[in-house]
Amino acid sequence: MNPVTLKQIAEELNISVATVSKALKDYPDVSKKTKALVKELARTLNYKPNTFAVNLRTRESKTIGLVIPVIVHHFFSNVIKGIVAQAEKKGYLVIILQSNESYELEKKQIDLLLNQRVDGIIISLANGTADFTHLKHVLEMGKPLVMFDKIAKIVPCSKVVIDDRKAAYLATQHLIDTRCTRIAHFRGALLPQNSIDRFLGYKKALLDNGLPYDPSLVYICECDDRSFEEGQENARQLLKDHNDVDGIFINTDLVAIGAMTEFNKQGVNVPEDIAIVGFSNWFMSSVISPTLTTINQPGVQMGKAAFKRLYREIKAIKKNKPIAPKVITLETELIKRESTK
Amino acid sequence: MNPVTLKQIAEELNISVATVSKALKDYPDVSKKTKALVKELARTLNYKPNTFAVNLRTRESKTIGLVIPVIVHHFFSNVIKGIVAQAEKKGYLVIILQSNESYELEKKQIDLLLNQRVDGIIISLANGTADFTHLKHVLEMGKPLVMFDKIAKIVPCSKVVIDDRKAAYLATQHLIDTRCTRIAHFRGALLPQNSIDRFLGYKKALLDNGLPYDPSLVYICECDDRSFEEGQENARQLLKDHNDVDGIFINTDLVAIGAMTEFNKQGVNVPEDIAIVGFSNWFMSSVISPTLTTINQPGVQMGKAAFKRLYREIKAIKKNKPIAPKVITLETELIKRESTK
DNA sequence: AAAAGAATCGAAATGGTTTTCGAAATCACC
DNA sequence: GGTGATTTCGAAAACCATTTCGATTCTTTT
Repeated sequence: MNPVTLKQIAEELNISVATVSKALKDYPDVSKKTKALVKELARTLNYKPNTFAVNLRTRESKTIGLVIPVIVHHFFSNVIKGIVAQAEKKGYLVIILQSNESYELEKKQIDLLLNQRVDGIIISLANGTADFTHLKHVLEMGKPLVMFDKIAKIVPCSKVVIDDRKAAYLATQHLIDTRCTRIAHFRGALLPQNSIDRFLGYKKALLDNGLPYDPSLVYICECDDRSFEEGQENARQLLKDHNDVDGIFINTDLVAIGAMTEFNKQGVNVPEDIAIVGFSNWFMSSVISPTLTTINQPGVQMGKAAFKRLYREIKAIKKNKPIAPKVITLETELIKRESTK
Repeated sequence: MNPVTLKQIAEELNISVATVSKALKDYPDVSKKTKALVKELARTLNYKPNTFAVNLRTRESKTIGLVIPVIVHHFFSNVIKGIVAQAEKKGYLVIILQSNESYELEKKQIDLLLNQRVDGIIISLANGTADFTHLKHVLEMGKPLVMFDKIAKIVPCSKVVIDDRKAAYLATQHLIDTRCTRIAHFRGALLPQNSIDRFLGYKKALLDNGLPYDPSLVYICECDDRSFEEGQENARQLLKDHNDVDGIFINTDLVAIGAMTEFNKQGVNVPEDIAIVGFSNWFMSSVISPTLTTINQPGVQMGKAAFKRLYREIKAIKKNKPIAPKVITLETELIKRESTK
């Protein structure tokens, strides 16, 4: 019922609390005899150090914070999984908060985590975040910060990303290679860096191949919980606006699947009439018909990488050896399936 | 940089630490004058109580633990969202761990959380969990425990569930009402209570309507990350085994969608040849073609209810007014769509 | 003016662990 | 036996906030 303390062990053995503590941690200045006695009794009494006291003393909580825009999302839930798994390996626990794509909430969550005195924070920014003082605040407190996916280049912290621009370039190039000449783009919201980069990759691929860039072929979607419907709506609008588009590079798979559903409904054949490349390699992409060509975005891996980096920085700060921010870029690949020729 | 402490405020104002603490907490034995002074200085210095010290003193962490079989799952990620949101409202943070459907891991996670001295634990059991001593251990430590979805009836703790048996009965009845006479069932793994209950509801509906129960019409799937493929495989097998089945009640939407895909591939029409009812109301169910009739399983609501209950029990235990376990059953509904006539 | 009452404050213990530093005990060696 | 080196241990401070209880001051009443 009442947890065992060092004091109880000490009294039982008629030695001091200090010696018990040191015995359990294998300090060299405790004899083998007493070490054995202490350890034995600790085991039988099922002694577990009081985390609160340890935290207070060591000034660390062996806990990290994670702030993401949405939890119910295939990519983000994969990232969670990666972070939690990796953290557990190193004896860290993860507190998860959801910013709901709101800057205000994000600020509040960061505050909560700092108050909780987590050892570090991993974050993927809300779409609406344009001010970064709350993030700089984290760094000023001497806490490591790692951003992933939706990052802010301006914040001097480590980041885990994929080369969105390159991946988008590859995707668009693939459409061009399969004889598409008029290629549209369904892009994400305006602010997030990855949404911008994917757009730039798309544009560059067009120009590098001597194709004109036509802004009227770029459609925006918020990519929130209405993603599928946004895909349908954009597809509908596209068919109204342009009858000559033969390929689309779409910011994310769910939107792409929405678009494909709409095309299917309207008798537009994929890939014969319009070829489609998605982004993220959601598991449903390999399962619908036609299967969706897409860019693989390795969520679990990104989560693991983010924690690994955070862990290194936590250790570094502990040793007063601050570390320079590092941008870790994970490999992606184009996965060719039936939605392109 | 270095967080402000009560001591610093006290020295600045030439009063004692005790008075500062009491002033900030509006104790009646501090004059309005000093209260104002202290609060003013605390604000300008941006004082935040050291959580570690507060935890140690109050013996609570304002943190709860959550153990779920899988994070990357539409239902569970919805539950996470509900729990995290509700917890935040009450000033609680949530530590999430994944048991990976492994009993061994689940036991370890519980241990981790108890060591961390969380104020309570919410859990959905792994499929393989058949021994419950680790859960009873939580209760013996005087920590409240709430189970949801995959529960163990035998453990005397509060539970948040839906009436799986009734829901399954409704689903099957709906198939019968739409003139299905030979109805198969794709059930979940053998151990989980909800998988058993859904099977029993299916069976009872058949018998109540004078239809024979045929065990060969019941197919098992693990409902792990291969759910979609399991749906396809079971559908394939079903077509081989029986040519007279005209309806299926399927344990979960993703499996159902896999099955529908397979039927579609083989030229079997849904709902004309075979009608299908799924379970859980995954958002894709309303989006595929044909849209899937299903049972709504309110993940976010269940999460919220689970935390609310846990919160009540935490408060009760704090006041030494232990509370009797309660089973909270949330309402579900049959959502009729195109996959049934 | 004295006694009783109320208002205001602070010393100190508490929670449990970690770690420094000094003391005591043991051993080795001449 | 004395000197120095080595083991082995424990007192105590530190981490920081909370809370009890006693002490002091001020106000009121008789």
